[in-house]
Amino acid sequence: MTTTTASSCVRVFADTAHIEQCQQRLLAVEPSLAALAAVLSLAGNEVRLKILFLLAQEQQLCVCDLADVLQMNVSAVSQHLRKLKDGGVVQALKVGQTVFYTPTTALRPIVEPLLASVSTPLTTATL
Amino acid sequence: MTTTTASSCVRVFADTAHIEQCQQRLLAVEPSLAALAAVLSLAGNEVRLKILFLLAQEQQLCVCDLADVLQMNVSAVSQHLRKLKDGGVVQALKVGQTVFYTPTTALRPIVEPLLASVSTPLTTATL
DNA sequence: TTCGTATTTAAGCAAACGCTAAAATATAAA
DNA sequence: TTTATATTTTAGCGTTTGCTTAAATACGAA
Repeated sequence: MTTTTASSCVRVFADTAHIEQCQQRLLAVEPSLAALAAVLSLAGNEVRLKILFLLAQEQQLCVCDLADVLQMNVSAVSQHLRKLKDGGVVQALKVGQTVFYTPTTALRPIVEPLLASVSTPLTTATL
Repeated sequence: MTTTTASSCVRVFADTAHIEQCQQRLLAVEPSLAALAAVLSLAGNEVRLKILFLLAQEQQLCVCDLADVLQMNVSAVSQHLRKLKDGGVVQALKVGQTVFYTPTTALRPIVEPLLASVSTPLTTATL
């Protein structure tokens, strides 16, 4: 007769061993998962994803250009860029009074494959 | 002498043609980008990413098991699963009174490569 | 220095998010 | 049918998000 360490579920056939195995495996990758989630939540915003797409294409763009292309407030764009920079996805290069943003080589392996799937559209077919 | 269609920026050397080119390219992939952003924002939550990780590993888990493994409220887990289901990332299979969730084959090409990068941890080295 | 431009920062606010607690459903067993 | 279990749904609440506006910085040119 299997007992249950379960907090909420009362089922008899709860496989405690299995659950603990899952917990352990989860624990092992927890830091990586947290880091990944952080990057994904950055890219999970449509405006920021557009910015990443544009930077991947153009290699570098200043805040002004991005605001023009996206047709939005410079301040709003700047705030998004700050988040991306804090997240280590882009880096800033100041030339005179204009700041150019470029994708960091570091995160390309994660972000660029995602953007690649965009050129080959995510239609219901590919989904 | 180049003029500026720019809303906010006043610079003389704004390359209007270039900006419009960017806008057009963006417009072309806009739907795909929106769809991708939707998936990424789902995966960008740590709890949901854990759920996706567990489902990818175990193939199927019921709400109860997930709640046990994650050590959180069944209701909270259920609400996350609903979002994942609405986003087409997982699907529900009801057997008796328990509901098993499985990853949808559709989204695996997007989600699973991401999770793969977790087994090979995202250390500062790989970043 | 003063003026103008590019960018960032701060404050405020509405909307979205994620959790808890409680009630509602659905199904199985007694 | 009544009772118990698994899950979902609803309502409420505090937190986070993303935008706007306005002020603050940074830098170049006159």
